[in-house]
Amino acid sequence: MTKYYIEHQKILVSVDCIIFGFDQNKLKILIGHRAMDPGKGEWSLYGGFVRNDESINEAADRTLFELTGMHDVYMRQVGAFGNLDRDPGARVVSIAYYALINVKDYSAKMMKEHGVEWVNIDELPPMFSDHQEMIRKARKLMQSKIKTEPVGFKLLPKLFTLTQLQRLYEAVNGEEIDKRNFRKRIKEMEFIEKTELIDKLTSKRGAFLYRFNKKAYEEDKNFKL
Amino acid sequence: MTKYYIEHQKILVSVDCIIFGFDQNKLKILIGHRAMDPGKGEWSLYGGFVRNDESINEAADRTLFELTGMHDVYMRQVGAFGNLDRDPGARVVSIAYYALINVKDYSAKMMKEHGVEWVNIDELPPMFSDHQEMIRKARKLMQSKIKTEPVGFKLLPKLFTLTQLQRLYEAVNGEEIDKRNFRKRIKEMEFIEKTELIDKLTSKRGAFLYRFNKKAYEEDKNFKL
DNA sequence: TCAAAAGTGTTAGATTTACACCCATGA
DNA sequence: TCATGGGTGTAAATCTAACACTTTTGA
Repeated sequence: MTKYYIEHQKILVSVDCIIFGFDQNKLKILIGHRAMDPGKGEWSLYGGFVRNDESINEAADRTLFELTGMHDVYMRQVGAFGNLDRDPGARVVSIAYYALINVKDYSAKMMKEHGVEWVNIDELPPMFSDHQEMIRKARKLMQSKIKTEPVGFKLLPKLFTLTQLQRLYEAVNGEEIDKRNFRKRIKEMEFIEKTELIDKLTSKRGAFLYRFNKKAYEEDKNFKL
Repeated sequence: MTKYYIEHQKILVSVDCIIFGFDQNKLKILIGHRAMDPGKGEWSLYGGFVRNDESINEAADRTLFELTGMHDVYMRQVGAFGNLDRDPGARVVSIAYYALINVKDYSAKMMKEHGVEWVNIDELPPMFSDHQEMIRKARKLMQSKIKTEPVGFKLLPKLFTLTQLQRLYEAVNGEEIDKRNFRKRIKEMEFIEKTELIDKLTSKRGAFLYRFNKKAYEEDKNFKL
């Protein structure tokens, strides 16, 4: 309980972003190549340093904005990573965050500019430092979050088919779901609204498009998948 | 992805410990009074700064050891807290950890030395800075952990009665449990071993003492409470 | 003898899982 | 006409929750 600020050592604090997307029925994350030595060229999460004039959450938002140009993205903290040797270039404590975005909202242009790619989460290359561990932990947290809160929709377009939604849940949890049981559960959630629109892209017959109604969810909150 | 170490700002990093204990059928945490201004005298978690020559986990272990004299305590990270105004004296990013100890292992002597007390978690006083929020989050994490892993035993003596164990789960989850259903579930877990010893302190009739068998758990891991 | 905590099974209800066929359409 | 994905209901099995009385013994 004895703390005297002056005499203590300051440390570089960074944030690293695990950006989840969903495409081709696979859960993916956005990674690139490290720009600086040591470890230059190695696969790496996108990150940045925390400034003295911003909170750590603001630093995470800013970093994500730098990379994607997006504001108001769903982000949650994964935790702090602070092993001594985690960054061979300097003592850096890093705070990992995960974000959920719709891959369609991220332009190919920005991907190229920043040299990042969507990589299937089950086929990750070896990565810089402790980034693998950050990703593992982020995925676990996201998995448990998506079971009790309707955050999965953030990975989908506003309008989606039930098959898309099912494939998303299958990709996140890594196991198949019975179609009829899945749809039964969806029907019980009134805030997953059927529209009159039909998607004709993925099947000849066409499938009804659904949307997530946030206001209806706020009233009901009967979510369980 | 552009990081150049030199030009970035360093920040004070601290750890704060939420130390859980169980006594008198209540879940408690160990808190004291802040030793320095600003906020001197306010109720506060026990914490310390992270040094440049130790990982954040080591800093947490060291801090807990300073307070309790205990090594090899079960600790888990709660997360990083980094609002700009969270510590009015300086910019400090704090990483919270929770620990589970058996209150009987912590001497009244050390409690006095450090000026800390066990306080019922449902009757906490107002606390310094964001410590309330740290505690709330720690409790949530601990609650979900204790449902799927046998960590509750760390809050109890090596030998305990089933009623003690039940009261512990009731205190952690904040709701009563049916005695027969609880015991039924315990019986299914072979790693919660009945001994031939009888506790005569809490009842005239006496109750069998049980122990957690870690080795048996490693083989079975069939845990759900 | 009685108060206080220990100990013990059964049943109804709710939830979860498994499972197979018809439909609509574009190629 | 056929291959492809869309859409639908029921029954068995499992899990969960509710519930009350007898035992032991120290005071």
